[in-house]
Order: sequence, then C-alpha cells, then structure tokens
Amino acid sequence: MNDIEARDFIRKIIYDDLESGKHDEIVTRFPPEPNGYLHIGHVMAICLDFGVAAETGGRTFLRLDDTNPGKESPEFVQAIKDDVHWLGFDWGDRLTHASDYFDRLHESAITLIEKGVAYVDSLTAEEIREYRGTLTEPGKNSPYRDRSVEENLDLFRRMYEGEFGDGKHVLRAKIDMASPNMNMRDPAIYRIRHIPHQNAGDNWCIYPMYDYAHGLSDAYEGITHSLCTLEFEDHRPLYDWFLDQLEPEHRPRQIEFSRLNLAYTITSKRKLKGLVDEGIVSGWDDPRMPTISGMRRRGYPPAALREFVKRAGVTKKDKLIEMGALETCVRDVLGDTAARRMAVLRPLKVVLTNYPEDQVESMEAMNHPGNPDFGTRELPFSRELWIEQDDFMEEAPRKFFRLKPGGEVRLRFGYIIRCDEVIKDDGGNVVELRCSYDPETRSGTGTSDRKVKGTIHWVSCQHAVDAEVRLYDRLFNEANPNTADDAHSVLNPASLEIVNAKLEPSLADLAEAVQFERLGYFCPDSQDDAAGARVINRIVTLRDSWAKLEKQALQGQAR
RNA sequence: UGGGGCGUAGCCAAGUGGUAAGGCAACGGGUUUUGAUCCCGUGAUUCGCAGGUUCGAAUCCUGCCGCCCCAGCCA
Repeated sequence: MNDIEARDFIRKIIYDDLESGKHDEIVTRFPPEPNGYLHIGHVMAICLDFGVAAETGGRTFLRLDDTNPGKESPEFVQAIKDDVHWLGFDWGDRLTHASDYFDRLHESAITLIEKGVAYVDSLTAEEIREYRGTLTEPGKNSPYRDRSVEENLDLFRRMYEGEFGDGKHVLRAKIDMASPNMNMRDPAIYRIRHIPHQNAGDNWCIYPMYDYAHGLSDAYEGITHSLCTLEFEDHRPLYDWFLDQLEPEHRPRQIEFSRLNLAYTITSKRKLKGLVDEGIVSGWDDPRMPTISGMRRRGYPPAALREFVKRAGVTKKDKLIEMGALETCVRDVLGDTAARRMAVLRPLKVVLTNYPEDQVESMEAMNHPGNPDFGTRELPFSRELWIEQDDFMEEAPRKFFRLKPGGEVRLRFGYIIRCDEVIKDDGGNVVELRCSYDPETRSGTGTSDRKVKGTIHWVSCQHAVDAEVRLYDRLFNEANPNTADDAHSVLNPASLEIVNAKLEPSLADLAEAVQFERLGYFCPDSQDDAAGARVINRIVTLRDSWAKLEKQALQGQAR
C-alpha cells in the first residue's frame, strides 16, 4: 500500500484510512442517473471511483441512481454500461440500482416518521417554495409540520397505496426551516409520481429523493468513500443527517471534488440533449460530441481519456481545460499504437511525363518509423499520382518546401520529382501538374543521396481507393459555452467538413485507427463505414508547426 | 449585505513555516525521406490584494477583492 503514490487529496484521505486501520478495504461507487449519456466530465469520476479502488485492491459498484422515473430509461442504462466497460473498468457482479433498495428505503422512511423526524406535508409545491424562505431570509414551518406520528404514518401509508394524486402530499424531513443551509430546510424525502419506473416497473407510486436515497444506498453497499462533485458539498450535512438518524451498519463518508470542464465544449446533459433533439448533431454518439460514445466513435482511445484525467488531477478548484491537452493525450497514445499509411484528402493530379506509361513499381514503406515491429508494406507507384492540394503553391512564400513551379520535392518512399508545368482550367484553377521524376533517387536504393527540403505524401491514381472522410472541428467558437446564454449563438458552423479522399490500396479494408502520414489519425466510422463505401473519421490532426509558419510567411509577404 | 467552496505562469498542478516540482501550451535550437515523432534549452524574486506574526511566510493571523455552488416534489 505504501508504494502507491497519493497523487491527490482524495487519495491521501483514502490511503490514510487504510494505514490507520479505519478501513481494511476501500469500496467506492460510480452512481450516474440513467437520464442521458456519459460525457468527458464523467470520465473523471469513473477513473477516480474505479481507479482508487483498483489501486488499493478494493471494489467499485456501478450504481444506476434511478430515483426519478420519467427521465430515466433502459437505453441510457445500456449506454452507461457500454461506456464504462469501454473505458476499461469492470464492476464484476456489483451492478446495482437505487431502485433495488426501494423496499428498505421505504421501511427506513417509516422509521423516520416513528422517530418524529419526518412528516407528511400537504402544502402545494408553490406553497412549499414560499415557506422555504430565501437565501437571506429564514423559512417558516409548514402548518402540517406538527402532525402526530399516527397521522403521518397513516398518510404515508395511503401515499404508498396510491390513494393520492401526484403532488398532493410529500414526505419531508423535520430539520430546521431557519437553517442557513437551504438543503436543511425540511427537504423532501418522498414524492408521489404515478408513473412506471425503468427498473421497478409499476410497483411504486412514491419515489425517494436523491438526498435521502443516496447516502443510504452507499451505506447498504458498504461504500467507504462516496466521491462526488462540488455542487453536493452543502448536501453533505443532510447526507450525514440521514445516517445519524438511521444509524446503518456501515457509515460512508462523502468527499467532493471539482468538475472537469473542457474548453470549447459543453458538459451539461440538458444542453447536450438539446443538440441531439434539434438535430445539430447526428446523435449522442456524433463524433463531435464530448460524450464517451461520441469520443469512442471519433476514435479516441480509452487510454488517452484515462491519461487525460490523470494529467488534469483531482482538486477542488474549478477547471476549464484546454482542448489541446486532450488532443495531446490522443496523439500520444495513437503515435505509439497506430500504423502509418498514406492518403490524400484533397487530391491534385500529378503526371510524371518521363515515367513509362504502363509501368507500375512497388515501393517498400515502413508502417511505423519508430517501431520496426510494425513491419513494412508495398505501395504501387505509377505515372499518375494524387498529391495534396496544399502541397503545391504557385506563388510560394519563402520556407515553403513543398512543390512549386520549377521546384523539387521528394515523394515519400518514392522519387524526387520536379514540377515542370502547371495546368489550369478556364477558371484559372490548378487542375494538374506535369512533373518529371529523377530515376536515380528511388527511395531506399542507396543512390538517393540527393537531398531536397520537402517530402510529401501521394497515392497512385489507378490504385487509389475512394473514401468519404469527415473532418471534425470544435462544436463551439466560445471557450466556455457552458456559460453562454444561448448555445446556438456560439456554435461553430464549420465543425464538420466532408471531403472525397484517395487512399492507398491497403486501406480498402482498414479496421483500426491509423495515421495518414502528415495529416493526422483516422479510423473507420463505426456507423456509416461499409465495404466498398468507406467512411472515415479524422480523430485528430498531427501537430502542425507549418500552419503557424505559413501565417507568418504570408503576413511577411503582404508587407 | 445568508450559507458552502475556491484563488500558485496562458491551461492544469505539486507544495502545508526554511527560500516556488511536474505536465500541457508558447518560444528558441538539434535530429528527421511525416514541417510528425524524438532530443536539448527558455519561463513565477513570486504564490488574488493589503497589512501583521517570525531570523525566515505560498504556507500562520487579520482585513479586503474576485470566481463558483445553493431558494426542484431534479440528480
């Protein structure tokens, strides 16, 4: 245990509890409400809850916190399970629901009534709000607050039996209507809802509130450390109050940490749902979404997400982390694991005028420059090739070491070519380049001592595989769209661009994430890709220091 | 102008009385048949601000300022 590094304040508390003997085993829980899809913010909680237990040889429950039927559904339950598994965590046989405890919770509510610390209130929701007071003024007691235990028991039984309509009564904890902590002003424990439950069916018409159900569920499961986000900090006195009143066998401790916010994206389930419902994205798993399913479809490796939250850290300070930090993690993982391939996103034809008409050569290409274990592959080379439009400039700035009229460039794993002639259409657009190749410069022959500044990628026209490639950018133009009044006003209209690309032949049956050299990391789209009709997602671009240089170069030229 | 939290570099983050770790970003330089990767180097006289205690303060005390959360029969 001592060899584990306590990287954050929560781990320090937990390791201390182990060392002091307060606990022999750490038990945590990840308790999402199945009312939406999990997102990048949840990744933090998942990694913490499962991670800290795994590190200490403890256990973690995946608990669906389903106390509010109507918002929850089995679809979301399934998505949550898939996402947690995909992230690399396993709950074993510890999949539970708050609804699994409805019977015990109901019994304990009766105990609270018998103890005289809970009562049935018959005020309307609006009246209760008025009686609650404000942030600066105390509330006042409900006229029903002093009902007898017998009357409360009778009323609660009849609530349970379905005698009353929604909202007619509510069971409340009798605490302190003048508490400076709003959560302690006689919070609701049970409300009436005549609707079926996603797990419990229609066995119930009264449902427990989060504050009541959560701490007790933790206690029932023997949770030692109940980790949650900062907004629950002032719910803790209430969490503890229920435990004090009911004295369950196990006594969990709630500890709060700050949420993780990602710049240029939103992590509010409500707003995320809005994007889906309004068709701004194709679904919860749209590759631009910050949902786990979206990031999975985009091609982000789970290891990158785990590394990202590890680098972010666990603290109580509000975080708004730059997108670049996440992208770096994605590149770090993919850089080691993805094979290299060649593809042209925006094709421009090159004809090698001095290359034999029907000749096809096979070029050997490394699958990974830093790792020979990836082996090599053969690339067909012929007279007509596709190159990237960006790799040619008719009037190039200084330091542009790609192709320009009269200039030379190396074709990756191929020959050095020179641009002899630029062919344009009637509109003056460059449509083809006539080039000549230097037969002495074939890659890997040892005779290619000649150096040129630039190396560009290419695909043989007659061997190319066509593909739809989807290029993604951030969904919002505002660093913190969470705080924007209207999310629509800060949407990035260019968050998706689709191009018709040309791929090297080996990509005809691409299945995993690969690097398209000089472009970025790409993977087939899990929904739309099909044999013979490739649909590929760009996961992330490569770091592009030329983009910055180009800007400077063009500005310099303009002056 | 109630209560609860939080303020260390552009973004994260260590540090808890002994003289400011690390990562990301940025900026230089080197290697490179990916302008990628990799490697090397550059940042805080200062820790929200102002006082105070101390030989010594990011760490302790006082006051102030700023930001976040709470008035669901949501979680």
